[in-house]
Amino acid sequence: MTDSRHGGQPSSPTPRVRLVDVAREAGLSKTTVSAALNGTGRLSPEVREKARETARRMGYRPNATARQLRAGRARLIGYVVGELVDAPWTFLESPYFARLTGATAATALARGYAVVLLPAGSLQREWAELPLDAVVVADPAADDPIVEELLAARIPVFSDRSVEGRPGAHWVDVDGAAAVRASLDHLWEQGARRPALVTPDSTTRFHSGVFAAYHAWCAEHGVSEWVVRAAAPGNGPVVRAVETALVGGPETGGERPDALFVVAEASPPLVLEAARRHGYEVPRDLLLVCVSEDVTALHTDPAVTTLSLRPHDVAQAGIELLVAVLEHGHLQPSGVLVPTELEVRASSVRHGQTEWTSRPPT
Amino acid sequence: MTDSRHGGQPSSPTPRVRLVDVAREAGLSKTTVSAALNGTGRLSPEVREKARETARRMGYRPNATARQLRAGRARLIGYVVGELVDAPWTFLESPYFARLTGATAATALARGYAVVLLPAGSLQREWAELPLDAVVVADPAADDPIVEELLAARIPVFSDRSVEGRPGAHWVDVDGAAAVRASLDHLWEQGARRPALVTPDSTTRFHSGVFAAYHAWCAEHGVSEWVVRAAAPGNGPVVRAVETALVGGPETGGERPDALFVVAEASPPLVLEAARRHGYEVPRDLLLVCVSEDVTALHTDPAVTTLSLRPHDVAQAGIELLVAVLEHGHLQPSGVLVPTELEVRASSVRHGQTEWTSRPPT
DNA sequence: TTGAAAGCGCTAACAT
DNA sequence: ATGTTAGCGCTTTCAA
Repeated sequence: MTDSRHGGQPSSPTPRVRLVDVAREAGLSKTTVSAALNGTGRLSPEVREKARETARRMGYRPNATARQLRAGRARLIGYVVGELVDAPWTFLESPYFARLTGATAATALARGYAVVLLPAGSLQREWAELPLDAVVVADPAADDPIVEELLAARIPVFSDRSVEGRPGAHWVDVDGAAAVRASLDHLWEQGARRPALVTPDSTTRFHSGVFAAYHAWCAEHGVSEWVVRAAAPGNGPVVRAVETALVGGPETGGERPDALFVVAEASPPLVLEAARRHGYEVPRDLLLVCVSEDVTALHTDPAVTTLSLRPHDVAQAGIELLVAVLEHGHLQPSGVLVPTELEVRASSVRHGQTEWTSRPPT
Repeated sequence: MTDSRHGGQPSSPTPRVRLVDVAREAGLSKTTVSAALNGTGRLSPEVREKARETARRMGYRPNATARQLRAGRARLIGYVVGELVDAPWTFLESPYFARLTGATAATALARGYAVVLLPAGSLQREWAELPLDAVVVADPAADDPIVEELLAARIPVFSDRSVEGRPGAHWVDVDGAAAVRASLDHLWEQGARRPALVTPDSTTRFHSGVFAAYHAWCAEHGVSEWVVRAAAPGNGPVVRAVETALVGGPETGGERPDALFVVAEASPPLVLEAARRHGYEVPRDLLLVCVSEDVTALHTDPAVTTLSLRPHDVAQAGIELLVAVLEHGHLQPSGVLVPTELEVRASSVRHGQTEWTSRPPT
């Protein structure tokens, strides 16, 4: 044998130090060094120290892949945002998904799992090469085959409630219906009688739930519906939808709305500005609630009331569920419902009342 | 032998189908099936088809970890944003880093590398377990030891120019000095004579470069400096810094600035609003340029001129460099300088001139 | 054209 | 208390 390294790439200048190298150098066996380094086995303190010292001196770094192979799992989880299949990488520009992504990565890492970013609408080419223990699919579009593909590949999936009941799939969701009711109830209490809804034209579970809840609420309160759908995501289309909502329409009997519930993601300052352009003074003529995680809502005048979907809580609940399933073998499909939080600020309080915060009942 | 599976986790209900299972089922050897599936070797079409068909029928999925071990690399790269070491996961809330991150993941994936999200200021505990072929460190803080740690672990690092010359480190950077000059020149051409600078209190290479370039430019033009540093990142502190800049100070001889160059990240609508609150009409009394990737800049009135740091180009250049180094063994430290782009809009054009876009010379 | 066997680097069961 | 050895699942010589 001329060279002990077979496969692999054009060898680096200095080949990497392996466990066996350390063992030979220290005059010990692989087992002993491995046990010394991992704190397992029963070794004399001297031997343990010698092994550790030799490893340190030689700059030994265990080969993660070999460990993973041995361990049978890679502690790697995929992360996909299903919305916007055609623009797969724009999700990070949404404050909600930015936070969800950050919180997911942080929580997962704290539990020993690393997160890899994957594109929506994947043709499985991307993740087939990766040793994924599970995949988080945030807000899958209704027609995205990715969940099916993953389940077919026997990879556990963590997603929203749309996967409920599928074997191998688990879910975390926000209580969208409760959130909508809490927001509309709040507007009602503040005197709003013609609340308009602006929503994206999305196939996401959350958004259809929002629409249904708005519909039901309006029926209950004997209020006529006034829904405007944004033609596309993004500030431009959403602001235009806001403007359409503000001028009113046949459904409102020619009357302008007295409150706006914006569920499509848009910059709060821009929404406020649109209201001003159309002659509204907020909150005097128009109460405003935006579903948003955008921190600029705090810095406008008046500050904008937001319904927070609590991405941090969603991420945390999701990863906790994932760890439970992966490590304690909860094989039954399971789910968690996370409460939202209405953060009431000046934009939705009629009489200059003091700010307060309420959590809707769960 | 009672059970052929030794290590590993509490076994799943159905153990995974391995190559050897397919081989046995098809009455072939591992070698043949492997070659059939990978399109390698010289096999008769019938045998190849039989192997493929059997694999498909059994739902065979190759074990990614085993392949990686064999291949000697995992095609996995780490991604760290060095800024904000104390709030390691907030970077995604910045439009610049959101885009940089998305573009990095997208480009890397297109080249066959997956990206894992890592926290800044890592004590190496997180990534030691991961088979990383390389790590991208975006905008490292000057005192972050992570670059040193990675290089000590012989993991190639791709970062900004601050790592220039270090063996194993490669860089991509934007031409910050040219960008500042282009912006200030533009303001000068539009008549500004007292341009104020708002910058974060950051140890990032980019921001110290910006300050130096501003300093030099002011000297060249015989203009007095007026720099305000935001106490912290985030819209609140930056807007306060903007307000401080707007009222002027001793350095300006009591005069208010006639232009504002905001390098700290803030929401353009909020900056504009702050100017209005202080009695400026933009662009009549104040020319405004923000370093920002925030798309809301397009939707204000007037639209805000931005200096784009072109995160997409930075990411692309970085990944291309990474692939070149990893796959073609460019061992010499190397670097790429990416041009910025001043996107001129109404907020910095004095006489209602038509909009145009310029690219500074590189 | 196909198959047997070695080996990637590591851990753990089983000797000694 | 320490060492020997098998084996994680795959790819790739090399021999038949």
